[in-house]
Amino acid sequence: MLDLKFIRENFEKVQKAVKDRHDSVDLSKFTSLEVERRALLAQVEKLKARRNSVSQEIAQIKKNKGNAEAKITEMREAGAEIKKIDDKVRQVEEALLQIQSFIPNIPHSSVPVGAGETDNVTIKTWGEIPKSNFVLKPHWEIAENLGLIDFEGGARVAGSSFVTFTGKGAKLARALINFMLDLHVEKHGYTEISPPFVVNRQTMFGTGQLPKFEDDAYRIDPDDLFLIPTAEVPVTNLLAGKMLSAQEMPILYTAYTPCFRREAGAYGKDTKGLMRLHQFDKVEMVKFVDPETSWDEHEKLLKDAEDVLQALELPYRVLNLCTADIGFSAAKCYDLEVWSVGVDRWLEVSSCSNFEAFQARRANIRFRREKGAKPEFVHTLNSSGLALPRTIIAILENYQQADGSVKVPKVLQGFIGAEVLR
RNA sequence: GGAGAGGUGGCUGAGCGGCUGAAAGCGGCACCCUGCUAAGGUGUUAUACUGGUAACGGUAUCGAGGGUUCGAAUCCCUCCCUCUCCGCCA
Repeated sequence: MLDLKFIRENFEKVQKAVKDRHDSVDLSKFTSLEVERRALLAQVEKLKARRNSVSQEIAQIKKNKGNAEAKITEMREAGAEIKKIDDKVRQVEEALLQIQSFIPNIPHSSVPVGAGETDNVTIKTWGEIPKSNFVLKPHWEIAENLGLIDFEGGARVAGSSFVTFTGKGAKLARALINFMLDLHVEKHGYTEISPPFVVNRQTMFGTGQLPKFEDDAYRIDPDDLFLIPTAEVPVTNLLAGKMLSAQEMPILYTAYTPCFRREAGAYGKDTKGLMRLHQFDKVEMVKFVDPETSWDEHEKLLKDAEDVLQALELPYRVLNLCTADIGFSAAKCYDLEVWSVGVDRWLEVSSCSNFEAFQARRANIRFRREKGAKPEFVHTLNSSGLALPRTIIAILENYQQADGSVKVPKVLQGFIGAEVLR
């Protein structure tokens, strides 16, 4: 969320950001509501000041056994008036918050302005696309042949786009989780977190999923809780409401969680295999940093995610997403896309974002630069490191062999206890 | 799920409906004292919004939201969370 004062004082900048993002939030009422809010505040606070001082007088009069009836009657009327204006203020502020919480973050100056995914800029390509002298299969065929995934079983117990990993397939998933967590903890200095997979409404608001994207989330009705769409949500909000000190930053967390997404509006898209699922596993990295360092930290974060793909020896590219494609809460976002030979396309396996103070303001995560200094909002960042299903697609397809077996990437062999899946 | 206790500032912890934005202590900061260290003294030490060029004001905030009252940290209601005991359970 952007700061109310910032929006007021930089209204054109905000309008431009909304336009560049092709976002539809309606800002037309913002200014008049803002003006009205301050006029009402001035009015009601004056009345309250008078009430406070007269109440003091009443206390004095009573102490001296005097008669305060006239003043009490006057204040009774003032009280009614205050209540009326307070109600009005509440309404105006609600309307204002409604607009405010739908305004996306301002894109960083290094974000290309664009209208869609074709305007994303490829800034790096890494690795060799494997060549083969046999006919390459898509991952769903490989997985079925080797008994790694039960697609029908998942559909039977939950519905379409839910899958079940079986045998070596389940072990491959677990190996990837362990490998990634170990890498981030031991090589990159993150602290491992295992958070709740279910969160409350306030938490979903904190990272920007609500109110705008409620339809995308699975909601547990009787308790009004949500299945997490990404570990970003519980892990970032772990520090909600906290006052941090400058010395303890940057704080680096990594977490494995399943992720649940309704994918409303995406029906019929990528329905085959593991491309798009309602539930998938992901290892996530989250950073809480000093605003002065957040852009450096963003580049480092990208590197930490790239390390996973490099260790797995999977070819990938890095995109600097354009204004139309970056997420609602992000100021800038890199996507990592792995190349997979079976489906013959780039697959997004990671989004690496800097949210600046946008989430910290919603979740109220602050720090003091030094003792006695004014509190400031931290900057939050996160990156997948990585999402499992598409990583598994790339492993199965890129490492497949003519006999139908799949070589195990070197770094995973110890975790799986095999060099080849057959 | 049942019974009880409790949620106050960075922390600990007081708080008869008005003099409490909140005692006291700890911690922090500044200054003083001291040959160094240790100790001591004095002062200072919340956040947000709002008015003002500023100086400096105003309002709100004691888990959250309502209510009673001229006036609520203090009384009433609802909810949330923590702890203890019981029940149930991986």
